[in-house]
Amino acid sequence: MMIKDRYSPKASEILDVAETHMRKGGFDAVSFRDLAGAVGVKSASVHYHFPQKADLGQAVVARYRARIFESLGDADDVSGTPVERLERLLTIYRTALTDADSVCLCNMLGAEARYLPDDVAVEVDAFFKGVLAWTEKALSSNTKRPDITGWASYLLSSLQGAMVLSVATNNYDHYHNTEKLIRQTVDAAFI
Amino acid sequence: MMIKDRYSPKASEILDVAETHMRKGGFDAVSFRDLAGAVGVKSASVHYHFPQKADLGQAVVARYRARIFESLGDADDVSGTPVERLERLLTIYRTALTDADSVCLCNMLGAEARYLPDDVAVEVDAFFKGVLAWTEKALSSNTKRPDITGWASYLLSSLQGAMVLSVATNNYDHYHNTEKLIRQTVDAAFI
DNA sequence: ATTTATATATCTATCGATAGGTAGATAAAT
DNA sequence: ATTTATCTACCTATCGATAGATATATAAAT
Repeated sequence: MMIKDRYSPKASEILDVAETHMRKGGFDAVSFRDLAGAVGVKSASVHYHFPQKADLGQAVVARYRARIFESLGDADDVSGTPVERLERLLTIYRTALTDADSVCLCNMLGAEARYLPDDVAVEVDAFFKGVLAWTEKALSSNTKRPDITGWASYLLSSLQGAMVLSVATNNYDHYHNTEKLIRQTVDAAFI
Repeated sequence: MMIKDRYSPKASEILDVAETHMRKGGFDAVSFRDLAGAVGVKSASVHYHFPQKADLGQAVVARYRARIFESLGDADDVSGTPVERLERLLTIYRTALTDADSVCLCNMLGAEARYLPDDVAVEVDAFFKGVLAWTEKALSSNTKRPDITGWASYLLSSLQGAMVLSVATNNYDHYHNTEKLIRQTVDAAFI
């Protein structure tokens, strides 16, 4: 299925519910019947908007990805220190966790990548590659440090993991603490 | 169901297959029929060993937890620097990732904790609390640094997240790189 | 203006496959 | 005799998916 950037109101509603459930329970936690019930139609109507489940999955991730990158903006349109530029990423993930009480959609799906339809897995892969590129760029500008190799991967990993720890132990402190130590270690290592 | 520490050969076989699939696809990726087929019995026989799916899930996590903590050993029976004591944790996770091409079992299940049977979620929670306690202890002994609050959570988060990034992008470099930067930041922050 | 055609969005009804789970028989081991 | 471990056979519920009907709206052709 083509990646659309606009959906009908009902399709958007379906994607909303699907995203919420996918973030809390993975790809298999979403069923056409449940989606249909949640938006007040029959399951056949959900198939009208998204013929196969892989189409639905791909659409959910593509829309999620587009939304995140719109929020992130350009990685070097902000002046200041690396840690200041990073704040936008930290805020996005913090909000994603505390508003929805669930991990990053692509963390959930990325972990089960081996059992995912290819189209969906590709979308998840693209998400992570994009965020890594953004973070690397955000760390690079306005810094004297010559070697930032691997730092984007390291920082993104800690954010993703902190979300999992927070949900698994019912304690957002793990996320807030990781945020704090990211600022601390980046401040110590950069500039 | 009671937490057993010993299982019959067939039950162990079932747990092996269940663990493998659960790590790659989550709780829902495991079915009694598939398990039965994989170990050469009928699905009713799997129900004999684990009456409900929650029993199976709890047993898988409990056994996983016991195995990891046996490998970890006592957090302060090793002399040396914090980063030296940490190596045991790093090796366990590295092996877990590269041998099974999947994330930590409790990462997978922890992310979907909200949709998990309570008994299973409790086991996952206990796993993380245990590893956090071990890591905190490993970081505390033989160090002059007064404040290690949050470092266990931070480091464990980065390891968990690096596994997800590695599986999602099909690239173990993310894990190896995070290992390296953990050593680097801990060396810089401690002792 | 009216007819014709196409697209949109839903419905009812149903399919085969699979899910977790159970009852009851059987055979071997203790 | 009881326990252990398996089987056959079956249940109900749900899964993703499809066929075919229907109503409505827009667009094009007459």
